[in-house]
Amino acid sequence: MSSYNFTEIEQKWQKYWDENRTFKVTEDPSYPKEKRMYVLDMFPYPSGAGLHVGHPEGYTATDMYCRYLRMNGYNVLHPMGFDSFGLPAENYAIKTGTHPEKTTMENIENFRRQIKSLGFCYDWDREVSTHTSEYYRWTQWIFLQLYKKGLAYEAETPINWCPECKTGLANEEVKDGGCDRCGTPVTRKNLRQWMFQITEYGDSLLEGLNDINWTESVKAMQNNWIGRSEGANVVFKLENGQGQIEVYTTRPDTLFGATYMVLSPEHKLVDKITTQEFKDAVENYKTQAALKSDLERTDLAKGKTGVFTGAYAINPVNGDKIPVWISDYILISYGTGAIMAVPAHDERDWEFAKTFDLPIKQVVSEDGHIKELTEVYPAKDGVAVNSGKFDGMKTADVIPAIIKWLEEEGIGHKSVNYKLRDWVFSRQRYWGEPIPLVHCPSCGTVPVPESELPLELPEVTSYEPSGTGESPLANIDEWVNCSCPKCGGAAKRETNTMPQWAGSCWYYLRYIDPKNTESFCSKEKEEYWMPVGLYVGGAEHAVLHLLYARFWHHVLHDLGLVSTREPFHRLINQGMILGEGGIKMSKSLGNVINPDDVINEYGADSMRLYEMFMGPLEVTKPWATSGISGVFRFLNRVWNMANREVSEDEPTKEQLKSLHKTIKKLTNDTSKLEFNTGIAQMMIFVNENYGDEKVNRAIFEPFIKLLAPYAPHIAEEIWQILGHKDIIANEKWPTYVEEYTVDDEVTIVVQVNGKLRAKMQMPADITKEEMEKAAFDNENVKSHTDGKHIVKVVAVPGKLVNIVVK
RNA sequence: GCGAGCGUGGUGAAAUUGGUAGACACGCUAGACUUAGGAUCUAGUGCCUCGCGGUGUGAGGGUUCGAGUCCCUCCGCUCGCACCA
Repeated sequence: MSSYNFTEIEQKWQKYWDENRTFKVTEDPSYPKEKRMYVLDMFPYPSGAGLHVGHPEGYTATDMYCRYLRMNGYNVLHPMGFDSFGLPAENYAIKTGTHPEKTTMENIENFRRQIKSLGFCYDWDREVSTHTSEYYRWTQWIFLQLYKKGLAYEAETPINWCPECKTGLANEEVKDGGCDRCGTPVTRKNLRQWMFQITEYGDSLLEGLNDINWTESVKAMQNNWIGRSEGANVVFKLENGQGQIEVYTTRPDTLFGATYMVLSPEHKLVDKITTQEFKDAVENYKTQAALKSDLERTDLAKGKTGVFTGAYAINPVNGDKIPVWISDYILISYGTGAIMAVPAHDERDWEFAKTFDLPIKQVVSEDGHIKELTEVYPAKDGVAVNSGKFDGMKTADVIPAIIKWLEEEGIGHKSVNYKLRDWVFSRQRYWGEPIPLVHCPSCGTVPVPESELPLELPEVTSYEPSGTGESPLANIDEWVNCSCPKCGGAAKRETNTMPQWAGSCWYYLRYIDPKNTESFCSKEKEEYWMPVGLYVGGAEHAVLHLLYARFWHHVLHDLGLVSTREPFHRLINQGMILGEGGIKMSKSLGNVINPDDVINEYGADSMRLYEMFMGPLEVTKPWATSGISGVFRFLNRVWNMANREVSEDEPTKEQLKSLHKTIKKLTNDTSKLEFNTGIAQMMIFVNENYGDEKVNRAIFEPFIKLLAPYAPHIAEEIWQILGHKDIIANEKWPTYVEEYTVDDEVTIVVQVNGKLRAKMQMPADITKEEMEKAAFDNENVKSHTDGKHIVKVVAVPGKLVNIVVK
């Protein structure tokens, strides 16, 4: 008997699938809509480090699922590609002078080799890489569509700046005040930027969440990130006719309790209203605030700071004269950058008022009675007091009543705000898509004509970012200087590039029609496949990629370019794989597992099985090298069975039961992506049948089909050993006969007062009465019931008898 | 602080509608085969106890004939957001 030579087997079948284009897929109209499935993996950034064990986790899951679907008669689109623009290759270029394209192509080669070595059923003819000009031609084209729709605009605003990466960052790319990529504390910098008006789609992105089957946590994160709130804008006139301050509040019911106002230090009215007496103090405070990093400004532990401007405003509801302060706890980017402070009912205002000894006036109470407030009372379900004609009304009723009154008086209106900020879309770096716009002194900003796309990245001599806010492209005069597409006069190209997110915003559409030179994706093919039926990837993209891609897709939908509102119907996040001992895998700790090593030692099939056997797909779990030996032994046992003499006998009843229970379990678990329990059931099957001297064809062949999506190489080899000419990947998934799966005899449990006292083997179709009788006849049961009063007997057919005694 | 999720053996984990807690696997123990074993096979393995039995799913309470599962309170951990008015 030959031993299980996984290396030879795996190379043989990978070569076969590749050469025969086994997994090539076409838009075959004979498949009805419900038998088409688009299963998508988040494509990797091809880093120099190669694949780690976390990558193949999601890829293995989708591969098993796709192979299962194929065997169940589905036409399955399952592509792979590379998110190949990005900073590491560029940073490497700065260090060594190697062109990022060269490094990127080498890394892609390595990634492709590693991914293929796991035997995944991708249609490699659809592979895309975002850094190629035939791909980014369409990234640029889509950018222009958004631009023409008025969603891209140029702005000179303070943005998040990473001094290490020397580029601007979107809000979503700042984590704990640091750069998402390198952790360097983010500073503010005033820069000319291209922005996307994603806020315009706030409601659309929020509502869309209701229609998609995503994990609650990701939906919650997007929900929080968009951060919609409802309230009112209210206008406060300044005391001596100097103008007015508009504020946003979610609690217009507390308007009577506004005892002072606060402006953000950056608010444009600050200089205008500050009186001579307070000029120095205000200037000083503004300078201090500007010097602080975001992290320092938002540090909750630091306490409230601020200065009085000398100005007063008039509370429109009661005519009170209230002081106007500035403080850095008011953000210029949210609402109107100014607030009315209601210290009695807002924690932050309370703290500020206590610090500066400002008046506190209660306007909401628990029961309509005014009591001395010893702490802030922020409850939203109180009763109005000190509120003129609104006294006695419940908070929920006061809010709309006051808004109505404000609107009638023309001093306010209902309004909606979002935490979501517009998307800073330009990067001051080299290795990204050039933004296809031209700056003309007479025509202004002019888009590059679509016929001239792609606008290719020029060669540069230095990849070093200038650090002053211009990309290395700014130094290439012959590229920057161009003629205006509109008037033909001298003009300059936009030198900013797009962020890495651009390419991943639409790659799933390009897979559908990757070679199309006429459009980004043909309408017919798009309609054939979209939406993505299952999308699997890491949770780290919960608000970044997944929000941006949804935004682009919503816009493309509004432009009539795609047929679905939402791109990804179902989303699953695979859990992180930790190092041995439950600590994070990292290069510095030296506990990174390289899939190449695992495949060399145990083979790809074992690697695949172990990745899924570790636990449920979605949970974080530690890698254990010792654990892989379990699945490796299992495959060896399967191999040994396959090399036994084949029996053509009718299978026994026991064999049939073993098989059909296994088919039933695998059908259920594979379709629900519960691979860990599916693998356990296959192990049970082997344990049950391993003792047989010969292998029974009628039960072993269906079993190998069940194994095929999980361990495809060994399954193909065994299928061939069993005498088949066709490959198992194209076989039909077995079906089970319910009748065979049911046991004739079941174990009936007897409890006395809920405690287990006996087990009885009885026919499965036994009646309640027979069960009860047998229970009372049982010696051990008798010893627990003798001399006691029987209160109640509960009998569940096929399960248990519970006798309640006193 | 807010939002989401999770707490089960020495370890990774199982457990349809509430119905034998710990499937499957790792590890461990004993035995078999072997020149050898980090190979293979067999048996055992939640904890306490010689045993009978008791006890056991983060803690406490509740509902129920019966709770890992449902309800309440609390504790701990992970992730995300965090002065968003």
